[in-house]
Amino acid sequence: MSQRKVSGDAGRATIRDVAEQAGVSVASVSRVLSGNYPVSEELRRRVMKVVRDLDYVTNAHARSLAGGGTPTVAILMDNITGAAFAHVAKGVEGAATLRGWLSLVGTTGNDPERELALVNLMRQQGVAAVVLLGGAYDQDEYQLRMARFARSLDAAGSRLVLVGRPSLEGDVPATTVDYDNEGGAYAMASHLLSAGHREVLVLPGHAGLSTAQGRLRGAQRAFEAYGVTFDPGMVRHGPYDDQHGYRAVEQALRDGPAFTAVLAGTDVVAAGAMQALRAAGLRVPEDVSIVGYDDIPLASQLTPQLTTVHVPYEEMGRVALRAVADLREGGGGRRKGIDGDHLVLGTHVVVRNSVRPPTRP
Amino acid sequence: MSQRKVSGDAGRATIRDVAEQAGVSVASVSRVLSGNYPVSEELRRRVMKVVRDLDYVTNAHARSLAGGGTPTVAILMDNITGAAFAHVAKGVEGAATLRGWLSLVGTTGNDPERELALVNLMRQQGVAAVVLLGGAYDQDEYQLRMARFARSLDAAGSRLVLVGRPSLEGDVPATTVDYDNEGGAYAMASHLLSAGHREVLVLPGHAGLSTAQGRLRGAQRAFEAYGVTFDPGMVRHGPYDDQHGYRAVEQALRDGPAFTAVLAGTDVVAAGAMQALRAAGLRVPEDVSIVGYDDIPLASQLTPQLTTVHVPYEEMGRVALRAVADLREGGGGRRKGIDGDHLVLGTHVVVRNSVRPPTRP
DNA sequence: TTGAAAGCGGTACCAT
DNA sequence: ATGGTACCGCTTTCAA
Repeated sequence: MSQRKVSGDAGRATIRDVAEQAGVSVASVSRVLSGNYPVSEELRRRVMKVVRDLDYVTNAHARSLAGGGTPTVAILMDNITGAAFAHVAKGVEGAATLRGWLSLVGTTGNDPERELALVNLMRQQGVAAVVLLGGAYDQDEYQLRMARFARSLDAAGSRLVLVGRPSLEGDVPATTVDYDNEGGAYAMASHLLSAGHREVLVLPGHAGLSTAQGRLRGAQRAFEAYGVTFDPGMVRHGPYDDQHGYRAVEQALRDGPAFTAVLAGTDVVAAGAMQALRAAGLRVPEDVSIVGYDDIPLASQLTPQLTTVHVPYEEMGRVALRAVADLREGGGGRRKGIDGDHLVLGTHVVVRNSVRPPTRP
Repeated sequence: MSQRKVSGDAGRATIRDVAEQAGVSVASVSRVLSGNYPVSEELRRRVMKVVRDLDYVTNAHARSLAGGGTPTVAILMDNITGAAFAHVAKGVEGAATLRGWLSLVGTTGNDPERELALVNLMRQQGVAAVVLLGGAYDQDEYQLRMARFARSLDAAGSRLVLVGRPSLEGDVPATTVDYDNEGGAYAMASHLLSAGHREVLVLPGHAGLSTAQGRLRGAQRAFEAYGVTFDPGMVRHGPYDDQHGYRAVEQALRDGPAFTAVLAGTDVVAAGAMQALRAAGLRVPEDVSIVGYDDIPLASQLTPQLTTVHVPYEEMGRVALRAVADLREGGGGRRKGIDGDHLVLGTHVVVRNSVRPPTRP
């Protein structure tokens, strides 16, 4: 906890060093560096020369303290190696950098305590916004928890942004950037149904996860729309990973029920399902069709390339950052009684080669 | 005009607010919060109650300025969505969090100017270390550039850490964490050769990229060791992406040369190569064998699962952070027998199902 | 044990 | 156009 000054730290030049060496006042140096105030060409050159000589950079902490400072966004996610999250992070980071903002990243490992600790840590950093990525469990508790985060952050002049998570009910100062999750699943299931599939194995994800629930609902609605009875017995819940896809298919192949297509909750799950099918000597899509969700690069790297639902992850990240940036600039006095904007982006089916009409023997 | 002028609403609560409301001095509050100084139980309780009431968190910038502060690592990489990089980042971030450190992330988009700007930005932040990920181009300039970064950072009490990049020559204050890149390629090529392959299409990566060069060298050495002439005409340089793998194979299939195996520079390139082979009606591995490099999750999601070289990316990240943390704490007394400046981790071949002896008609 | 006060490195307002 | 200087919020002597 106690951080002593480290050896070389004494060597870092300060604005006073620069002022002295250039024979000017600190105020002048500050002006030259900020560039937001008229300064004589002569002074500017004198100062800049010393700055280069000393390899001086301003101390960001001091600057923040004094009022200025670089706005910073914090991106908190479950796991940075998840392709979908990584794309959102890229969108946020890219948009942040474009505006000269900084990005902090933290991973929660799906641990509520770590999430709380990180939110507080970010609050200490005085970040302009905290972006939370990914689906959520436990709706009731989630709502309470996030509302608390939102207010806490808001009191510190920061903004909570929920990306790909349920938006908050009531009068809570937060921004939500979402995608048409259920609609995407509806379209994807419809695609399968219109190809003639009726017995489809559904692997929506974890039963308690918000995104999984939405995808399942979308699929159900599609079945209804097609006048096909949706059989709950065809659903297998589990994590968004390839192992789950593999096991679920392997087991269904062994113990039934019979199916002609797999509707996977994510592309990664679809990849696992594909492996299991192959291992059983089945061809995709000749014998069984598969579709995924997310449209991460993996989808087009598989053979056959996966028909899936495109989710604009990177764009969501960009949009999220833009939203807080706008709020920050335009903001000012009007943030009373606003229950947080709620932006939702569209999804669409990307047809590739993993679906064929069922061939009944 | 909103009339919300409730206590402390004019921004976030400061240590003075807490002190006042608790009827104690700011010094006492500071002591209670830092916890590194004896304090009466009574005082502690009084202060903590107010802290909770006000939902107070210390201002990290002020704390840093005053000498305390959370150590922060900056991770700079080309692109956060690259699986290999993401795993290194995960390792760094995880190890950092474990120690209560913070992680900043920046992406350079392979632009030297952005890299420079980011290094300076991180220097402003007073980060404990700047971790640079990924291969490097242009050896001579690279050496100069990095040496400059290293010294600049060092003068500010920060440490430059190069991960998966060439180490620096001469007496430069930097730490390198690397893996046995050439050795991995040597082993991988040997695997192919020992299976009987002699005509192998080599897709090492960009000609100027350090990792690509190492992988190519490793392959060449393996050919020599097997007494097989290495034909430069079998090499196709290009980026580490699936498109390059696809095009290179497609073109070789059309215009020659003939080959029975593909030695790809990364798993992603291998994925592209596999697609091209399939598109041409060739089977993997019956007609053509393929091997990759990196062992990212994709390798085992492909069909057939890819035989590849495992690189301990996440561990490298952990090791990198540990190295700087040790350096920071140890200050003078470092662990004996360990050269903390250049660490290199091992690689090994992971045999899966993408290789078979060649079948010559 | 607790309090008062001197910085830490900048910024910006007030003079000149 | 410059210089002087009072803060920003916190940590850490130095006294009491």
